[in-house]
Amino acid sequence: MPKAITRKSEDFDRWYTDTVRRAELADYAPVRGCMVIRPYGYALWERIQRALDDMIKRTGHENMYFPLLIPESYLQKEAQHVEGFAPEVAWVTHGGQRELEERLAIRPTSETIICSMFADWIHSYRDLPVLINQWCNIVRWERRTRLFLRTTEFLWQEGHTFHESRAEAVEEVERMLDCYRELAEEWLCIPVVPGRKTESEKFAGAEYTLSIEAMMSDGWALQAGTSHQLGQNFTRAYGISYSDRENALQHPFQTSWGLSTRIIGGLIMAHGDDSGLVMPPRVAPIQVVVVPVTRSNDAEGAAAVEAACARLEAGAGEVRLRVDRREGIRPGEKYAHWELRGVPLRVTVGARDLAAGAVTLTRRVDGESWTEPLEGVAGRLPALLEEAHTRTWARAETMLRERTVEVSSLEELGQTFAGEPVFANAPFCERPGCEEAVKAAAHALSVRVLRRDRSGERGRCLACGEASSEVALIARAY
RNA sequence: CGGGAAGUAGCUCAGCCAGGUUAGAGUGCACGGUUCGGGACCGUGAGGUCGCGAGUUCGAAUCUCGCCUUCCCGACCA
Repeated sequence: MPKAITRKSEDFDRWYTDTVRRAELADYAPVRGCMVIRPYGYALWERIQRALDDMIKRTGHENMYFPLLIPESYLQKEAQHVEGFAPEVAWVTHGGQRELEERLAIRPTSETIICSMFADWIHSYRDLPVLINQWCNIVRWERRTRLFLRTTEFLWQEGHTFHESRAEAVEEVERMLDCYRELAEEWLCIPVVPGRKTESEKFAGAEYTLSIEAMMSDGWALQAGTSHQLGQNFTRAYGISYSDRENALQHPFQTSWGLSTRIIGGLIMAHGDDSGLVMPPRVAPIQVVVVPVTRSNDAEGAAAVEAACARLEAGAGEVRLRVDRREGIRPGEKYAHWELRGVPLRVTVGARDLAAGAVTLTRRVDGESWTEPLEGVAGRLPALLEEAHTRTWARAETMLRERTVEVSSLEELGQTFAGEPVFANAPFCERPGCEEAVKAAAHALSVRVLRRDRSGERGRCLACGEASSEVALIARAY
């Protein structure tokens, strides 16, 4: 393999695949669309999981676990839902040699099994709200797959809640969408646009779907987390009912929300560059790498370098620091190795700097390099990581801002997308015909969301010119 | 799921069209040495059911058919 990965500007898709594989995040498995998440990639997922799981717990939810296999009859009770998922459900038809009397679906999502179980457990308003979550794997037989972004099997969390009132459910989907926003922005340094999906893009069976949309560095949009207000669609279909405070029988209101390993694809495409990954410091499996620089004919110098490395290690505290002590590899190769893996900070410890009591630091996100006294540098690492975080965020935020435009007509939209892809905001009336017109204005365009931050804004729909009160985010999407 | 391309060492590929000793290169890997502040060099060595399965043939990496996987372009989707 060539030493350098494919340049991002040259071929973005190849750059992505090269980076994922060379950085050892994941690799292809023998079954189409399936991937092996390798230790470095899984460590990243565990960091993301931990951050999000804390938020899920903080907002009052409990984790539990439902089975992988779902009887076909369960899946079929909510008509729109079945229809929506029919093309991508994988089925188990045999147990050993024997054909099953009823096929079992490998969960494409768990609403159906969860509703079926909670129908037995919810009887009274005193049983509500139900606030649960599960971390699990999902299988969807996708036509076209890409590592992390769209795989046949993926990992995610799916939250499921049941409430007494629509108002509570509405509040819940907003709250959880905001957790996703917080995860993306505060932890992954990915600025996102929260909003509501159009009818045609919403989850099958939902009253409405909210999502956060992130901009990748090629200007394409990535749906990075979704939150669905399911109303009573499923609770009616699955016969979940309870006696309310007036002893009247009611169906609870329900929500579900999910965030998957897809977000890792988003992290890669939002921050990566020609040298490989750029890890946001708060979730980076390795936050600081120390590269010792020694000469084999200088035992005294080597001892001093090792002593300094050991001191950094001892002083790292909570900082995830690794000293690259591999022998026989020159420093330059180690630099490239860790840059490919996106480690936010590198500390180079060599006899030259050490003679002056100093070490060299290099920040991954902007390549900036400077020297610091060895004394006290370990203690400064958290602050330096924070600065790396701020810069990673700032770079992504600047990109989003600079590549967002306002358009007011289909013609303007078409002209805009004749150039580099951007996020286009436009007044939009939500009529299906107008959505079709938007999609037709340029190749691969779609309405990503109706922006939550601009809901209620008066305007004239870019397609039909009639009064509108929503602003659509229009983009090319993964 | 339609249209196209590809699959030969861990990786990138040559060889295939015109079937014929023991299947090659670069890189990577292991060991030894010289090196060492941006992907070093020399030497030695290991590593292959030529994607899988049938067929044609005295003989198949090479020709034919089927299947699997990957990539690109569409339709579908987190």
